[in-house]
Amino acid sequence: MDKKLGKSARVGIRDVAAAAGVSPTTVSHALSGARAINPATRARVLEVAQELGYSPDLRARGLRSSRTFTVGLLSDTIAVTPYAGLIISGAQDAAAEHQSVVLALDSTGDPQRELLGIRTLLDHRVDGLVYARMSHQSVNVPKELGEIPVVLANASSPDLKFSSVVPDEKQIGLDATGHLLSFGHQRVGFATVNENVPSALGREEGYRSAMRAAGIAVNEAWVCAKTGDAAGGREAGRLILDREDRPTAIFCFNDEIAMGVYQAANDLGLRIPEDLSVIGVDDLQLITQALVPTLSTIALPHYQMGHWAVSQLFTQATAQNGARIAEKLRCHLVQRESVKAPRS
Amino acid sequence: MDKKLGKSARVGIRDVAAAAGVSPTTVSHALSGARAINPATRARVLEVAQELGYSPDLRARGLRSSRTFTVGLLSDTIAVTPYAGLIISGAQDAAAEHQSVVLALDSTGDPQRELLGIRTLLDHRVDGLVYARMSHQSVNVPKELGEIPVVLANASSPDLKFSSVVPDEKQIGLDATGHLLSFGHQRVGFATVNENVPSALGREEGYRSAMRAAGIAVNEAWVCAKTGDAAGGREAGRLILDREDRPTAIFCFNDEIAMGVYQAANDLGLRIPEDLSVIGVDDLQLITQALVPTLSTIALPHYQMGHWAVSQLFTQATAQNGARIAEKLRCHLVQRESVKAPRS
DNA sequence: GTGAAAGCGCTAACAG
DNA sequence: CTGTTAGCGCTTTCAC
Repeated sequence: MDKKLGKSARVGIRDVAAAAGVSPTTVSHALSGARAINPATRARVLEVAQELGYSPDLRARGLRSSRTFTVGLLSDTIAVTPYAGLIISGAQDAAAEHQSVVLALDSTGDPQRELLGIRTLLDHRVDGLVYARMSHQSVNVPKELGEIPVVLANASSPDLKFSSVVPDEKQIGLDATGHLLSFGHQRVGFATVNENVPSALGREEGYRSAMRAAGIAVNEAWVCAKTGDAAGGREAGRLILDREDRPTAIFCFNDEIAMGVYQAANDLGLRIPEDLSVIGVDDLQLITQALVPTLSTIALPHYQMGHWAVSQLFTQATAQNGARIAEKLRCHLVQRESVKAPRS
Repeated sequence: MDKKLGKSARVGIRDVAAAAGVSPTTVSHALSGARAINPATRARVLEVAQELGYSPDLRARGLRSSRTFTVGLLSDTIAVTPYAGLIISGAQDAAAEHQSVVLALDSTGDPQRELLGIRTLLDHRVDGLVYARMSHQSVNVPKELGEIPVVLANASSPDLKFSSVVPDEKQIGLDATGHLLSFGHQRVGFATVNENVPSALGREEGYRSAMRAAGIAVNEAWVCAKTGDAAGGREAGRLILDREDRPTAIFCFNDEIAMGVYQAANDLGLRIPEDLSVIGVDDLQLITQALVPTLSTIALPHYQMGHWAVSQLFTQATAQNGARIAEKLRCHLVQRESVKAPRS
C-alpha cells in the first residue's frame, strides 16, 4: 500500500502480511508451520499468499536460518554414458523429498577444476555434498571438504569419516554366474578388464565363488582380461571361444565387452543364445536393447546411488547419531534373450 | 575480536576488515573490484582474506545485489543417452565463465513435475533459465516462466520472445548425403523415423536436396521410415537392402538405426563398407566406437547447445538490445570406417 | 495465539 | 581513495 515504488516490486512476506492484516511474523509461521497459528488466520494468510503469487525467497530464508536447501554433487563425469544423468536424477529426486535442489558440478577429472568446484559449492553454502564417481573406485576426499557433510556415491574411501554407497560387486559376480549356472551351464567363462579396480576384483571374486560353490573348477583359458570396451570384448571373446573346449556361457564385465563377445561369436559362426549364452553388467539400453538377441544383464544402480547418497546426507543432518555407514547396493538382474540352456 | 561467540563462527567480511584494519566496504570492493582501491590496501585485504580462509556468502551477496549467480536448466530427461549430461556440462562451463552455477532439474516429461520444478527454480531466484529438450522438438514455454529470461536449447518455439538453439537439421542431411556422394555413391538410401519432428523433416529435406543437386532421382524404395531404434533400423535395412537395385550407401537418421542397418546387412551377407557404406547421426560413442567397422556419423552438438544457451542468457542480461536470436548450430562429421567408395 | 525488533552477510547509497 | 549507514527478505529471539 505504501511501498509500491515505480514498478511492481516482487511481492514479499510483508505484502502478504499487509493484505491479510497480520504481521510478517505470523505470515512466516503460517507458511512454515514453525509455531501454532489460529487455523482461520493461517487459512487466510495462505489464501492471500496464493492470490498475490507470493514466492518465498530461499536466499533470504537461508541467510537467516543457515540452510540453503541446496546440496552439491561433485563428479568426474566424462559424458559418454548416461550414468551422470542417472546419478544426478536420483540425487534430485531425493533432494526434492527434502525441499532441496542439487547443484551439480563436474571436474572432468582435473584436480584444479575440482578444487574450483568445491570452492564454488562452498561459496553457495550447500547444505551437504555428494562426492560421486562415474565408475566405482576408491577415492581420497579432498580435505577442503572437511567443513560440510559429505557422502560418497559410487566410490569408497579409506577414510571412515564418510558414508558411502557402491554396488555390491561380489554379488554381481555371484548373481550373473549363478544365473548362467541355473540354466545348466557348466563351462562358464569370464571376460573382464585388466585393471585393479573394485568392480573387476569384486565381480571376479563373485564369479569364482559361484563356480566353486557349484563344484566346478575354473579353466583359466575361460577367463580373459582385456580393455573394457567392445574391442576388448572381441579380443577376449576370440581367445575364449576359439578352442574345442570353449565355454557354453560367458559372464562379461560390462555390456560393451558383451557386445564385443557377440561380434567374436558371430565371426566364429557361433549363435547366441543357441551356442553361447552371454550376460553383461550395466544395462546400457543403447546396447542391451539394440543387440540381437537382446542382452541379459545386471543393472548398475546409478539412480539409486544418487538417491541414497542424498537421502543419507539428510539423515545425517537430522539424526545426530553420527553413524557413518558403508552401503552396498544389491543390483538386479534384467533378463532378456541372451541366456538359454546349453545344447549338449 | 569482540564477536567470537563460542565456536569459531564462519569468517565474514567484517572479520577480514577488522584483521586488515579497514572497513567492510573496502573489503567488499577490494574483492569485487567494483571501485578503485589503493593497490597496497587491496593486496593486504586479499592476503588477509586468504589467510583467514574467507569464503564469500553468495546468498547474502545476491540478496543485496539481486543476482544469485545461478541459472536454472529445466529438461525432460529420460536418461538412456548421455545427452542430458552433455547439455548440462556445456551449460555448466558457460555458467562458470560468468561465475555462475547451474541448477538442473528434470520434469521426466510430467507437466505437474515441470510446474513444480519451475516454482522451485523461481524460489531459488535463478538469474535465468534454459528450457531444454533431449531430442529436438517444438515446445510451448510454460507461461509461469514469463518473469525471467529464458533461452531454449535443442528446442524451438512458435513464440518469438525466446532465443533458441537447435542443430541445423537440413545441413545434417546435406552433409551426410554429400559425404556419401563425394565417395562416388549414386544410389544412396535413407533410413529414418516415422515421426513428424523437426529432425526427421529437416534431415530428409537435406537428403533430398543433396540428391537433387547431384542430379540423382531418389528411388522411393531406398527411403524407409520406421522406429528410431535398432529394431527400426533392422526393419528399414532389410526393406531397403533386400532387392537387386539396392543402394550402395545408406544415410541413417541416427546411430541406433545405423546399428540396425549393420545387423540387416550382416543377415543378408552384405559387408560394410565393401558392399555398403553407412553413415549415422548423433555420435553416441557407445555405438559408433563399438560397431565393426566403426561408424562414421554426424555429431549432434548437445554440449555446444548447453553452452550456447547459457552464454546467450548472459548476453541478453548484459546487452539491453533485447535481440532474440534463433541459432542453428552446424554439426560436424566424424569420419570413421563405415564409408568407402562403392565397388562397381 | 500474535507482534516488534533485531539481524543473517553482504553491497549500494551517500558522504567525505 | 575510504568510511558510515541502511537495508535486501526473511526468521528468530523476546515480549505480550
